[in-house]
Amino acid sequence: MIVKELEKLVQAALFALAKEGVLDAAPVEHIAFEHPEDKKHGDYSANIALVLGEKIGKNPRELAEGIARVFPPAEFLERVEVAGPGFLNFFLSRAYLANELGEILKKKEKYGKGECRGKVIIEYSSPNIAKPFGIGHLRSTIIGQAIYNLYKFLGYACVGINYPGDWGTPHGKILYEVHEVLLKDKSAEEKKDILENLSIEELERLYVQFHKDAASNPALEEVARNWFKKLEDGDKEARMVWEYTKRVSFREFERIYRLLDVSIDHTIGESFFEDKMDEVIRDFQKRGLATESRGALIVSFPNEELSPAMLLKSDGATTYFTRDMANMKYRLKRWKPSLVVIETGVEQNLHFQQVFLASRLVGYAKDEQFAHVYHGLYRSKEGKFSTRKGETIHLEDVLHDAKARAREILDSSEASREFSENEKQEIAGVVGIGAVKYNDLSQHPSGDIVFDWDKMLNLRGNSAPYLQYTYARCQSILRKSNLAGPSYSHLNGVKDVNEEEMGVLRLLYRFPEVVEDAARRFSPNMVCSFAFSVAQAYNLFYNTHRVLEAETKEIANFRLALTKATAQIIKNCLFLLGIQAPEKM
RNA sequence: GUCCCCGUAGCUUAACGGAUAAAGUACUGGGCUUCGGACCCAGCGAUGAGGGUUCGAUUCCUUCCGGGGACACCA
Repeated sequence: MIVKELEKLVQAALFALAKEGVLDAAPVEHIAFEHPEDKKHGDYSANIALVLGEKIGKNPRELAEGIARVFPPAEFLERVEVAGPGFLNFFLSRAYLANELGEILKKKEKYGKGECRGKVIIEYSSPNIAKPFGIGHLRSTIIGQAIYNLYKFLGYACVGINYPGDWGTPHGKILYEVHEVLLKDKSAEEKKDILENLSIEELERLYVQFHKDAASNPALEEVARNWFKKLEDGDKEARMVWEYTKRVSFREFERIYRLLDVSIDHTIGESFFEDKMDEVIRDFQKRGLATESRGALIVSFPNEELSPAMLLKSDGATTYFTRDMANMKYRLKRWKPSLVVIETGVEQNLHFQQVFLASRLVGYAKDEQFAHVYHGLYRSKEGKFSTRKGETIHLEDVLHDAKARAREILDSSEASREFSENEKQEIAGVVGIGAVKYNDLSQHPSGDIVFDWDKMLNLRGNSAPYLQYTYARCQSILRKSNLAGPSYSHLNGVKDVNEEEMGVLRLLYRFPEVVEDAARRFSPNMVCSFAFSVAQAYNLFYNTHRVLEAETKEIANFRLALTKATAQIIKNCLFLLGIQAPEKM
């Protein structure tokens, strides 16, 4: 990345100044660069003179001028300017920008790709069985998948894990409902028939029913806990019903993942750790970290840094914390990652802080880095959606509506006349699903999202369809040109680059940086806004100049190369976001 | 009660302590008898309130107001 080269040059300039005696010694600290919003301020700017000047008591403006004076020449730079109170502004040369355009055409989907950078575990999606796949699970699934894609692209060995909630008290609730309501007074044969034909909708209804009943009869909560205890103790009847509900749920998840075009490397549910928790408890006891309190076994943290976590409930049943500790021990040992990323809802924030800290205390983790990437909730305009009250918005309905709306626009467009029915179906699906995913990913994960059908199904403006449309438009132009594969050689002979072309060129080369930043900050939204600005810049260019009927052949070739590179970058961004780029739409 | 997160144009969102706070949407006006109008251009319009640190604060500290979440037998 060019920014690293730039940093070296600034360091060299500082060193030169130190030699002159202007500085005491060459300071080797991190130098921050940014892309100024105003293009008059160049492609990169650095505030090093402002920061340094303050520190050593020198006028920042003079210091900046000194740096500019001794700045080593470089081919990739056109010039260096000093501005304002002491900003250093760097302008990239056209040669560099054109060269980078050539790199994009050459490397295609590998442009900016890294290699051999360690191992990362990413846990995401993790829906609960016996509950429908609600709109809330959409977030974890697609944000997690985007983070997975980002790290993989950067060259990390990625292990994606789906950790479904197939264990714990909620299953006691379901067991109670199935057993004491659904199967009550039924013959063995009838029971089998009912279980065989369980549907996800039925399970959802039962779950909601339980909470309705429990509202008027709080004793049911205790009954549910007992049912879970039975399951944990290996009760045959409980096991059987649980297996059925699990099967129904997993079938449902698979269907949804196919719809979303998501696949996760490993699915390891909570129940997998069922027989690995005694060990965890012993580990904590050995280290003197477990104490008894009110009949339960808890872990207190030094200096009460975090509130205590519970290993065993007073009835001896394990908790989510116990399972997550077993989980952490298992995955650290099995995969030896350098980074563990867990994507869940924000309400689990404390829990994972406890898990991370406890992992170090108990000796499971040493140098591994942990990150809890948490997403806000989808809220209705009135407040929170509650699964318990059955207010869940079903993902499938959203996708269905999104497709229908995409289809409507497609049918009214000129371009679609030549499309077959199959093509139309396919395009509507790619566009509709893309829109829903993008709507989520384009926001920073941590914030809540106000659920709004109109916004969710918006296919204009800052949206996936806008990017897809721009891509399809580029592809259409390329199809019509007689230059099948524009390449670096077509960039020769272009002397004048106009403002709109420049606007695109000055964005494209940033793609590798954007991916790096987005991964480091776990912010897929940075990829979205970058892709959007590329598409905007290209559309402005498109509306101002002709590509195929350009003034000269050289210019036409250059513009085709620009078109090709734009399409490539948009496609690469969409790929990272888990969204498809249709050739036509 | 304690801790954490959030408060930015009418609405939905951006902004690693930097330069005139950036977009989308809505609204108003305009563009191309099209290489794809799911497009482009212009206008309108915002940092909850008060202190502090800083050359510089949406960003850091603090008080208040407002919203959300967590805080032992849910996950």
